[in-house]
Amino acid sequence: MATSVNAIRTSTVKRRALNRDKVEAAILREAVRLFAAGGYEGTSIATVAERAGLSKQNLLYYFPTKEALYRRVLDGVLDDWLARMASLADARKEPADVLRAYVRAKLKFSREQPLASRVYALEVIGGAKVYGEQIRQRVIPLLRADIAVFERWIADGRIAPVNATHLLFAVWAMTQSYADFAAQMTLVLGREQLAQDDFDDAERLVTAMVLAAVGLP
Amino acid sequence: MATSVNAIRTSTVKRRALNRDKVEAAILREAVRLFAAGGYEGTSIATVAERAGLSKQNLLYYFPTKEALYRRVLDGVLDDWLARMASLADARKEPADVLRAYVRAKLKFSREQPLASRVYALEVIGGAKVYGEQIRQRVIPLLRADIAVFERWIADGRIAPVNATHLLFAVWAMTQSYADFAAQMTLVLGREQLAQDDFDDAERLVTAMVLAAVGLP
DNA sequence: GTCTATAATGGGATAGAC
DNA sequence: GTCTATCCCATTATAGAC
Repeated sequence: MATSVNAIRTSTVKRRALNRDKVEAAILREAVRLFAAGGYEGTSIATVAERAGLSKQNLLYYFPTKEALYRRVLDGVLDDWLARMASLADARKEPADVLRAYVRAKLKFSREQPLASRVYALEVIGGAKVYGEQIRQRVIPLLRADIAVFERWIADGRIAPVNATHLLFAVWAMTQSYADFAAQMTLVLGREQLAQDDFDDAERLVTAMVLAAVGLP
Repeated sequence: MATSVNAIRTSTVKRRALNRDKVEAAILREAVRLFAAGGYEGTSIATVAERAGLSKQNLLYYFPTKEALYRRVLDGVLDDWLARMASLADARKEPADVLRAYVRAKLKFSREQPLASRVYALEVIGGAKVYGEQIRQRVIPLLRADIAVFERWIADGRIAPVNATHLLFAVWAMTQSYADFAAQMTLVLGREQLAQDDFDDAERLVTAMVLAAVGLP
């Protein structure tokens, strides 16, 4: 019967698709780890494959080239980050609320996804040789929109007149550094790794600095 | 005559030593450039040699291994950076003066030595696999000393009671990002590269944020 | 101190059997 | 989809002539 054959075929296709998802997820999980530590050139697909529990050749069945794998990792990083930050800055909301939430969200990302942050940082610092165009298209417009919101508030006299662009750079730098430079921070603090307390301390200080900078209590 | 022979030998030795210095300087100049863009693994000594105008094998005569070259580059980075920052923070000076000078010096380093800053950043973000011990010995004590100065001021009631460690992290992050993330900043600003004006804007905002954070006018 | 030659390894990628 | 075998290239490093 046609239906029965179709049912079997469909379920096989589905099972295969599910398995593909699982294998890809395992590969990507290990790839983030390794790219975060070694960058693009410092990571070999053989090591990624080994950690993910398959052969190098088999990994190349799922991701045809090393660059394709790297791009997929960075896609995941940006998807997560942009989803968290989207529509946080809104000129109609209270400046103090938005700034507080913004700092909190960025620090949360640094705490929960330090590897993602580091992969992105290594790419940007190295000159964004592979992912530059995506950054241009997906990140820059968002940053510009945030800056425009700050400038709207300044024009309306709701916050003190500061350089909105550099204010955003400052927020970005301070929050991101808790993922990117965690290795150095733990040495200064004499800890194995950063703890929630450290992020709470960071949030208090960064929030206070940002609010003070724009003349809010 | 012995003196004449000695004179000739001495001058030959000196000339050779001078030549070695010149060649090493040329190698190191190109190495910083390339390590700043590609990190340790992303840079080949063949490329360094080519840019410096000698053969790969000849480069290996001056620097016996790639790691030795990399370490010398990082030594140079730290030497310059530590020389600039040494004894800036002094508990006996005026807090506002010190903080202003500190921010200015760090931004000056980001402007004048962005490549050095990036080589260091790539190393730290990647987990300081090669240079971790040097960072432990040469950088961490300096950062701790700076933090101690801030804490002295707080104890003496000269600045508001903030978390001194995270204040230093904030200053570090904000200033260093003008070297490390310059590629992204220029995209946001729509410029070819950061100009002195941008650094002036940065200095104003960062200084204002830091002084406001510690309750100074 | 600089060159040629070459070793030795690791890496990305492809072909083709099953 | 997975495996074996293999290609091909770049890379670090060494040996030894000049």
